[in-house]
Formats: sequence, structure tokens, C-alpha cells
Amino acid sequence: MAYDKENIRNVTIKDVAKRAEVSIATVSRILNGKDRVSPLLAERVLLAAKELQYQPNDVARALKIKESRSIGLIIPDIENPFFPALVRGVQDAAKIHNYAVILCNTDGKTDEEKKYIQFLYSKRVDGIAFTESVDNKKNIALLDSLGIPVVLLDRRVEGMKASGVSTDNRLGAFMATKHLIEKGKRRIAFISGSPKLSSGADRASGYQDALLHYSIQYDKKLAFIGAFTYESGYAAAENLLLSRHQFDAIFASNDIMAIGAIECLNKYGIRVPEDVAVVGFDDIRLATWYKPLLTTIRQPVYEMGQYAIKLLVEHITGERSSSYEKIFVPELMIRQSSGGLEESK
Amino acid sequence: MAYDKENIRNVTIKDVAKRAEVSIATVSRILNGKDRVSPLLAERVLLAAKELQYQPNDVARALKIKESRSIGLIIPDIENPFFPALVRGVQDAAKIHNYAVILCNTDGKTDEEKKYIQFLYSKRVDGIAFTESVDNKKNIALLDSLGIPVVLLDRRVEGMKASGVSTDNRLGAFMATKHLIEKGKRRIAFISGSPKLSSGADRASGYQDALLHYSIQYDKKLAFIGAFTYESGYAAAENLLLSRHQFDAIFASNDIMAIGAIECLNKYGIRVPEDVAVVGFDDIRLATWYKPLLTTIRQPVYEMGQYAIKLLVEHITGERSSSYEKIFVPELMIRQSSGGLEESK
DNA sequence: TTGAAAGCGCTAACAG
DNA sequence: CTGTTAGCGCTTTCAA
Repeated sequence: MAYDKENIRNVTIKDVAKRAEVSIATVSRILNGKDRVSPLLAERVLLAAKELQYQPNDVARALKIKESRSIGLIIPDIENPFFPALVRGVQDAAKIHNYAVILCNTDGKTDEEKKYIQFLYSKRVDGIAFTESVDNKKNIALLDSLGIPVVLLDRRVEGMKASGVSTDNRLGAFMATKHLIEKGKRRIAFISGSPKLSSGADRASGYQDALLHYSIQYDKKLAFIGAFTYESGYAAAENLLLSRHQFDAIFASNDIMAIGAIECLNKYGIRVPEDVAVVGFDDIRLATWYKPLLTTIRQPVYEMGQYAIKLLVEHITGERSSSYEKIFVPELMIRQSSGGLEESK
Repeated sequence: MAYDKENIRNVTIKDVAKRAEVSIATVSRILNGKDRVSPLLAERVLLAAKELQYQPNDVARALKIKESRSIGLIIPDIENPFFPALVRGVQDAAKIHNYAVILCNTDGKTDEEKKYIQFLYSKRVDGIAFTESVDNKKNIALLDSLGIPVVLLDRRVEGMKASGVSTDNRLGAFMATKHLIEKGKRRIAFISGSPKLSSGADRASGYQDALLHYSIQYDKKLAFIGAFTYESGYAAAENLLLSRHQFDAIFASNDIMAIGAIECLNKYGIRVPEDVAVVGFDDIRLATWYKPLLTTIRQPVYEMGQYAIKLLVEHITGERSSSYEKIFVPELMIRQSSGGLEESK
């Protein structure tokens, strides 16, 4: 037999009503505190509720009012150091509004995303915060068709009705590249994240913008496609070395790729920043623990998570009807891996 | 007005029944596939369901069968590098059994814990996985009284009916200290985690066990109380230095405290491992990215998360009735911060 | 094998 | 201001 559901304490509104000698409607009113009720009855009901240790049953409530007070949060992988702060921001904001957050890791797999979307819909979540992993029209269409409020995190998706929150990736990449150029670098290699994601593509654009702006020839041989993972950063650096193309700096599309690249360079006896300057993106906590301290572009990840929920809740409550795109501005964090502050060379 | 709940697609079992020209009971049976039904009707119902894009409403189901297919996961802070792997293990295991996991961060605050426990109970979660932060009899009693299956993660709590999963912290601390002793160290400082937590207290015991075993005098002046945070590791090292007591090694109760300590030592010009050897605990991912690579005691965190849910589900389904204590065995990971493999001195 | 009907615990008309 | 009552969408007896 399953765990005992006919529990010691399964006290309902009905029990409270009986004890307080009122109707269940009155109990409901008092507990929800919206309609006016006489203080006398209120007192009696509250007392009865306390004596019986009454705890409302939210699932019944959810069924009745069609509002589960829960939201889904879909991300690729909480073990990726980028996400904990995001998740924390989401959770803290959700708590304020009394929403439960259901966490889903998809590993960036399209079919996992789809499964979770349906799963969350079955649970009748009031909204979904979604970090799409690969540009997938189908899941976006699915999400749209469900008629649940959605906010897109970190990654823009074209043609969706949903609101979104992200950082200006293009600007960030521009700043990173500009910084390297100002350090006197001219042969700046680039390791891209997944170019199918807006964050990946936008950072690539920013890199090119900066080269163009400073009249530096874009050299395709210095551009590598990674996948936002440590391994892909390492591999890109290795390919770069083996290709024997000259370079004096690397801009990696996120911090763990930057670290992967540095590890690889070190293995080949190349020093960072003395021989090659490296800049990452995101400013994960590790960036200040790693040696050399990582120069990087900071995204306000926690705030992004918070803002996403703020937006989502506004959509859920109907305070906001049309979609809105919140774009945070990135910040350059100059540390050791790019040679620090001094204007070298 | 709130978000449109009278949605385009709010198709219920009733709609399906009408379209397939059967009763709702039949639809329910077919969809749940337990009772026998004629293949003819089954086909008709399935077709209708697909045509209408029917998606079951789990909240109605939950109300009826008193089973929400969701579990609560209470941790101090997802931003603490120890937890992402734990959470991922929990989530992956929960997915297999089709449970939603509701994430709660308490920052180790007792009253937050209490709030979340009640919150989760209102949501009628089927079980709770709980990483208790400070030894608090009240919340434990509350959890017990709720009659919800509970499994304790990482930290043992005396006198609770719940099952638990943890690592043998005492053994791990013994191994760490032993390793330092075998490296020739005799003045081994210790930075404790919160001694109110079993994990904190057990690691302290293991440290003392090892000293005793090797007939090294325990010196209270070398023992510091931290709080499992980077800052407390840094502070402990600083106090140690300022106290001017001699020491040749530090065993910190977790990796981020170890890193905090090393950062502090470095700031004072003391080299690790040349001047002082350092060992941590947990083997978070950062341990292999930090320089020097951190010697530490590995806990199989992901597996612990998985196992916790396995246990929790067994309790929920009634497969397991009495509580069970799963204890994983730790593993010594020898890296640079303790001077590596060679038997120095 | 199938259908009718009761009811999970709650909210919200509606009537008084 | 308070009570009666009708469901929310589903599962599950109980009869047929």
C-alpha cells in the first residue's frame, strides 16, 4: 500500500466550519480576508483553524480558481556555472509573489524541452520562464499555442509573442574586443558560442563590429565555433595552436570557454596574459577565483532572473498585456587575464 | 483583468468523451490504461483526444487521488557551488519517476525553512528532500508531524523518523588529515564548518581521530570555527596568521573555505603548498580549476541527490516503510594544494 | 465492458 | 453579513 494518505491531519475547511459553527463559505471568506465578515465570527474561525492546525489545500484552490501559483523554469543545466545565480534570482522573485518554481533541466535537448513544456502544462503552471537552448521553432510555437504567459531568458527568439530579458550581447562583445584592441592586440582570435542561439550570434557580431570600427581586418582563420562549454574552449584553443596562425589574444564567448582555452594554452607553455591576453563573458563567480583572474564582460545574471519573474507575474496578473523586451547593459571587468589595467605595449 | 483563463484550448475529458461518444469514465479508463476497455472505444477516444489536443489536468487529478506528483527540495543556496550537482541529481531522478521538483532556497534561515515547509505542505507535495541548515528541532518536529515522507540530504539529524543520505564525513576528515600527516605535517590547523550541523561536527571528529591515531597532540589553538563560506575560510586563515602560532598545513571543512584560506595565505606571501599544505572537502568542480589544484575529499554529490529521490519515492509509494540511512564513502583526491603525490619531507 | 453519479477541498454566485 | 449550492476536472465505486 502507498503512503498513508488518510492522514492524521487532513483537516479541511469543513472541519473548521463545523468547529466554529459557521458555514464553509464564511470560513473561506475569513481565511482569504477579502469579503467583509463580522469580527466575532472571524475570531471564532481563526481560533478553530489554529486549534485544528488547518493548512489550506492549494490544489483544491488551484482547481477552482484555475491558478496554480506555480511557474516552470526551464534551463539547460544547473551545473553550468552560469545558471545558479539566474535560478536564484528567479526563485527569490517568485517567493515574493508566492509562486512555487518547478525546475527543469533539459541539457539543451529539443525533445526534453518539449516534454517539459507539456509536463508543466499538465501541471497547469501559471507561467513559464524559458532559456531556450537551440533555436527551435516548434517548441516556441507550442509554447505560444498553450496560451500560458512565457518569458524568455537570456536568449532572444525571433517571432515569439513572449517577453524577454537579456543582456546586450553585441555591445558586450564589442566592449571585450575593444578592450583587447586598446591593450595593443591586433590578432584577436574569437571562440563563438552556439551560433544558433541569439547570445552566440550576437557576441560574434559584436566582435566583428569592433574589428571593423578599429579598421582591423577580420580573419576567418582566427574564428572558431564552440558550444559554450569548457571542452569546446579547450578544443578551439588547441585547434588555433595547431593551425599555427599567429594570434596575441582570445575573446571567448563565455567564461568557461575562456578558462578551457587558458588551460590549453598553459599546457602548451603559453602564458596568459604575457603571451596571449584572454577575455571571457558572463563574469561567473569562478572568474574571480580562477588564476589568472579573468577579465570578462559582466552580465547581471541574478537581476535578470528577478526581472524575468517580475515580467512574468505582470503577464499572469494581466497588468501587462503586450510583450516587452528588457535588455541589461553589460559591464567590462578588467582583471589579470587580459593584462590588467595598465595600457601596455 | 487577469490573463485569459478561458483559453482557446481548455479541453477536458468531457469534451473528449462527447467527441468520441462515450462516457467520461471510459475516457478516463482509456487514458490511464489500467482497466480493460474494448479496443474499438479505445481507438475512438485516443483519436478524439489527439484531435482536440487534449492535455490532462494534473491538478484535478491530484485533488482526486491525493497525489500531486511533486516534491519539494529545500536547500540553503543554489549559488553555493556544492548544491548544483546535488540538485541536478535530485532532478534527474525525479524526472524518471515523473515528479516535479519545487526548489526552495532558505539561506540557512530557520524561519525560511519553516515557511517553505508549510508552503510545500499547502501545495500537497508528495515528499520533501531537505538539507537542514541549522540543527533545529522545531522544523524537524514540524516535518514529522506533517506525515509527509521526508529524506534528509547531506546532514544527519538525530531523532527523526526520516531516511537520510550522506557521506561518511568523519571518515573523510580522517582521510584528509591522515594524508597531511603522511606528507610529514605535524602542525595541522583545522577550519570547521558550522559545528551545529552533523557534517560540521563529524568532520571535526574525523580530524581529531586522525591526530589521536598518529599520536599527535591536538592543539586547540589551531582549530577555528568557520561557517562553510569562503569568507569564513579567509578569516580563519587570517586569525591563524595573526595568532602567530606555527602551522604547516590546513584542513578546511569544505573547498570554498580552503580556497578562502589559500587566498588569504597568498595575500600574506605564504605559498601553497610549499610553505603550507591545504586540503579541502567536497571536491566541487572548482577544485580542479583553481590554482593550485585543490587536494580534497570527494563526495559523490550527484549520486547522493539521485539516491535521496530513490529513497523518497520508495517511501511515497510505500515500497519502503521504515527509515534507512544511506552513507556514501568519501574519496581522497590528491592534487597540488597538498604537495601532490610524492611522499615529501 | 460501460455508464451514472458521487465527491476530492475549495471559491463564488446567489439568495436571504 | 452569512449560508446554500453549484461546480472546477478528474477517478472510482456501484449497477447495469
